[in-house]
Amino acid sequence: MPRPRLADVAAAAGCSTASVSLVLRGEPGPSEATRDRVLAAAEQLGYRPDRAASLLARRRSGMLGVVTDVRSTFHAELVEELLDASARRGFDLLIGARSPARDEERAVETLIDSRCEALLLLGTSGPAERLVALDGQVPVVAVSGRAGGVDGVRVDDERGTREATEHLLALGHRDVVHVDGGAGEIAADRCRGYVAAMTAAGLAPRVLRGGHGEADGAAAAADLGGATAVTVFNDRAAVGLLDALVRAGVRVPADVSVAGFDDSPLARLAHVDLTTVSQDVPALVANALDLVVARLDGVRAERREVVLAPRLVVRGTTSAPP
Amino acid sequence: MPRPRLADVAAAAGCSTASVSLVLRGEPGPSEATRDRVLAAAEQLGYRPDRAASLLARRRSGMLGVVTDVRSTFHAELVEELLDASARRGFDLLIGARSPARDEERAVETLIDSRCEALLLLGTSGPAERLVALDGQVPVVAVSGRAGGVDGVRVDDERGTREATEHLLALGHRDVVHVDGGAGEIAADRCRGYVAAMTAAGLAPRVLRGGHGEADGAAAAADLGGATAVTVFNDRAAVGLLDALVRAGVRVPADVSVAGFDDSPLARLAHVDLTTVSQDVPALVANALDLVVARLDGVRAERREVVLAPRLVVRGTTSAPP
DNA sequence: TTGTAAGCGTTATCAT
DNA sequence: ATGATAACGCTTACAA
Repeated sequence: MPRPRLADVAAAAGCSTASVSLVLRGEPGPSEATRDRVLAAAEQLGYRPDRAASLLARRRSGMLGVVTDVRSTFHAELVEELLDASARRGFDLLIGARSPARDEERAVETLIDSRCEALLLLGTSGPAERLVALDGQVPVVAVSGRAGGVDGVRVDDERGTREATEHLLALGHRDVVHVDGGAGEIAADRCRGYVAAMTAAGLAPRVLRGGHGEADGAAAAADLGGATAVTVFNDRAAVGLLDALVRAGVRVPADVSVAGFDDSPLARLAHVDLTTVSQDVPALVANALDLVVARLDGVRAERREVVLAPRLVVRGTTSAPP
Repeated sequence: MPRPRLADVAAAAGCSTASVSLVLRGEPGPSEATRDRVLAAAEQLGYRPDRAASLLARRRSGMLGVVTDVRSTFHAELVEELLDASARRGFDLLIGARSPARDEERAVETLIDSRCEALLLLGTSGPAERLVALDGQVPVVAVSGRAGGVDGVRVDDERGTREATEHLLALGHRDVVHVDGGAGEIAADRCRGYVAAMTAAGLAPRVLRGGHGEADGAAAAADLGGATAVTVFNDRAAVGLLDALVRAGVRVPADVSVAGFDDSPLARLAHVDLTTVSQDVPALVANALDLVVARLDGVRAERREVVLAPRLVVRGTTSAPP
């Protein structure tokens, strides 16, 4: 017994496929009597509409594509919130996972080929021209990543690290270094915030090469020199750094203070208890969906960027210098 | 300029849609000359095949659906490996995320409607009858979860906790408790392993109600009583427990030893440094894909379950009792 | 209110 | 080797 089709339901209900289609989608038209018969027949046959066929026949798919970094717990938080928020707006979510071995472009292709109506790129660092080209095909919203030429929602990254740095300076630190996030606009922004705070305090900034992952943070531990405090690109790298410091017998925050960025679940663990910069996930998501819906409804053509305020969360990894 | 279709490419290349289709899919038939013209035309028009249409016309979709718990870093590891391994076998992956607010059944629906050829359920705890019913529609493989009536790949969970418990007993602990994973077959298995080890040692087992998340583990901290060692359902709950203990001023492992399960990235952090039971992710994934492919090729009808050996990883959270 | 039929963009069959 | 043309399963005017 092959998967039942619309025609099978129509036959069983004794009406046309058109009526069945209308009933199943809750469209007005069919009478109460046919409604009942159709519903009963569909139920009895275990009918499930074929999305591929539906997509083909319809203009809209009702699906949103999300590209995430599988490894990021911060992205996992965003996805969890998106799952909820998009369902409330009647959209279904398709997740395109990217990993070191499968870059954003490939994930995007799968999503586009699956007819997603819009794309939400989490933490993208793609070059502006690629994003703009993509945006030509389908509305693109960069979430928590510097949007080069496309719609975007993000917290003020520069201000975030600036405040984190100022927090360390206020504690009395003078030799504060920054472990950056490698290439990418967000990394540059966060680095800029650090530099701004240091310069404003009349101190010389020192930036170490880092990255997005634990390993990147850990690698930077060796180059800290005499620094008494560190601001790190994100929580993951900060945890890596913390990790390396602990292994090396360095006490945190007694010897070195560390501040991260994201306020990921990781940072909240009592073991880690990381001072960090919080991004308001529900607000990020709500704004992103607003942008998507606005574009989809054709209300707006010009590019828009929403910048939310970061919030410094002081925890146990920062204290006065030794 | 609407999205170019196959017909547009055909027109530009001066041949039929059939030829274009063959060329684009690399099927033999068309001559070298038409090949070149078609490829050039497609490239020039920026043509991308429409998956929905392709799915409709084809029997197979080449897509595998994966249902994961967004919050689980262990699942993230599995997905990362799956991304690679399935691509190597020519399959594309569609991720259906489940969260507290969106259960497995809903994720499965989306995946099936998207025409996935087979489903990989990560850490499912669904009732056997539902899985079997699902398996009637599309091949289902339960990965790292007790498969009730469907194909499955998992490590020997019972043996895992049994070995962890034996490790604690060998260290000299007598009062060892287990924080279980709530309902579900895997939780029951792991609990059984603990009970077996305790019973074999002539000790009375004591099981505390737990769950899959950090909060569940943390909640169990209050009920430890005089126990000097704990085996926990998984690493996440173990980290939550660790967390609560640290906050309460209990030293680990000096006062209490803790062992987890999964060997998730979390466990490997120096801050956590959790003794745990490792599941061989690449092997889990490779076997799961083997099962899927075998079913898809119609080679096999009977149900098969692959059980891999767990591996105890002793780290810093376990030591002799105080 | 209900049914008929023309797409939607590919793939696959079957002539040519 | 190539080109019509019929599926594929659903949506949606348009008729009845």
